[in-house]
Formats: sequence, structure tokens, C-alpha cells
Amino acid sequence: MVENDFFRALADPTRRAIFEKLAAGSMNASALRDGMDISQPAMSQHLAVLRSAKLVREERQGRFVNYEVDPDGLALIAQWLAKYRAYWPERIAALKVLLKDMDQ
Amino acid sequence: MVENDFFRALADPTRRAIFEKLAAGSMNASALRDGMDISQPAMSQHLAVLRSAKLVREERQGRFVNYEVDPDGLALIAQWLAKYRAYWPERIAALKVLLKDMDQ
DNA sequence: CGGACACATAAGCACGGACTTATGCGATTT
DNA sequence: AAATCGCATAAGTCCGTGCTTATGTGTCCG
Repeated sequence: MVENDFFRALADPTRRAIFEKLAAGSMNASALRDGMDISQPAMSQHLAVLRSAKLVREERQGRFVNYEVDPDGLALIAQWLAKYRAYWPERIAALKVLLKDMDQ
Repeated sequence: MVENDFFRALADPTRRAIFEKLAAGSMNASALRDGMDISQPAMSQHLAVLRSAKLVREERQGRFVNYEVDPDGLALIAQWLAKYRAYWPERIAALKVLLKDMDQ
């Protein structure tokens, strides 16, 4: 189940912090670590979870692995959210119109 | 932290099933149970988690408690998603325009 | 008024998941 | 070629969390 993946992946605050950092600009695993007080294996494991949730994708560059945000995961979240657009508050009701394009 | 709440709440497949059921129509806790193979206390605990995440809200009716989808939670998810609209695939890029209304 | 009902809460348990230390594997450097 | 570096994986530990059984609280009905 795909939904299980991205919700579970983002349920962890550390992984959300990693994701936010990558959203500000792609970087490798070591660069992600500094300023985060997290061990190297822990970072590697978090990235594996984010990867399997399609929230992040890797690109090998020599002995470095560059990570960046994967739009696929965000699209999956948007699709999940779109299923419940009937309940969205009026403030963002205008979204309904546009999301019709997404469905087909 | 609010994000922590709704992501963690939806990370559990049983709670997502409950939420989907409520999205199809509001009902009380007992009605939610049948066809779900879940004990009464478990359902009550799940509903408490969904409630604190603002994904669901209750409305007491006599000795029954009617539950329904709370738009606030969905709005919070939409807001979170909006932060990363720079990475959305082209297919739903049109959303960017509309989401500007949501930010302000 | 007393019992049944709908639901919430308490307490205990078992399992998953996030961490640790240790090690493996490619790639680069000297 | 050997050492080092960047990262992944293995194995073990600890804690959060989802379940259970038991009980509490409030509401309806006979």
C-alpha cells in the first residue's frame, strides 16, 4: 500500500526535518547530517524510508550520493488529499476546480 | 507540533480506514465498528487520536456520539503540501496559482 | 429505580520502529 | 596497493504505540 508509505515516512519528525532540508536544495547524505545531531547510519536508514515512500530520490555521484525531493511522493499525497475535497473548507474550495484535471 | 499529529494519525492503516469510512458519511462509533473487526476500546482510542489531530470531530447525540470529518485537519495537510509546491509535477502545477489564495 | 446500552478511560502486554555499535562495499586519494 | 572516505547494511537494545481485558461514566428504556 502506497499511502502507508508516505504517511508513515512523514510521521517521524526527524524525517520531516530531512525532507524540509532537501526541499531547500538537494545535497548528499553527509551534508544533510551537519547541524542535525544524527548518526550516519540513522541518516542512511531515514533516507531509505523516504526513498521507498517516493518522497526522495538518489543520484549517485562518484562516492557521494546526492539526494533530492521526488515529486512523485508529493503527487501521491495530493492525490490522497483530492479524494476528500468535498470536505475542504470554503477558504480553499477553489482548489476543487483545478483538481479535476488531476483526477483524469 | 501540529504536523506531527496528523501525519502520525494517518500513518496507521486502521485509522485511515476509519477516516475513509467517515468521509463517505458521518456515523457513530458503533456504526463505524461493524465490518471492521475491531474492539470497542480500540475504536474509541483511534477516534481519540483522529480527534486530537483535528481530522475528525464529535457531536454528542444522546448516548450516541456522532463522528464526522473535520475540515480543519485536511486544511492543515493542504497547507503542509503547499509549502513544497515548487516540486509538484507539471501535471498539477496549475494548482500553484490557486494555492496562493490559501497562503494569505 | 434498575438494567441495558454507547462510549471513554485505565492498566498491562506485545510488537514495531528508531536508535546504537560494528562491519561491509565501492570509489577516491596518495 | 593501501588507506581513507561516503554510504549501506547487520544485529541488538529500548521505547512508543496499538492491542487486550477490566472498569467507569453518562444516557435511555422498561
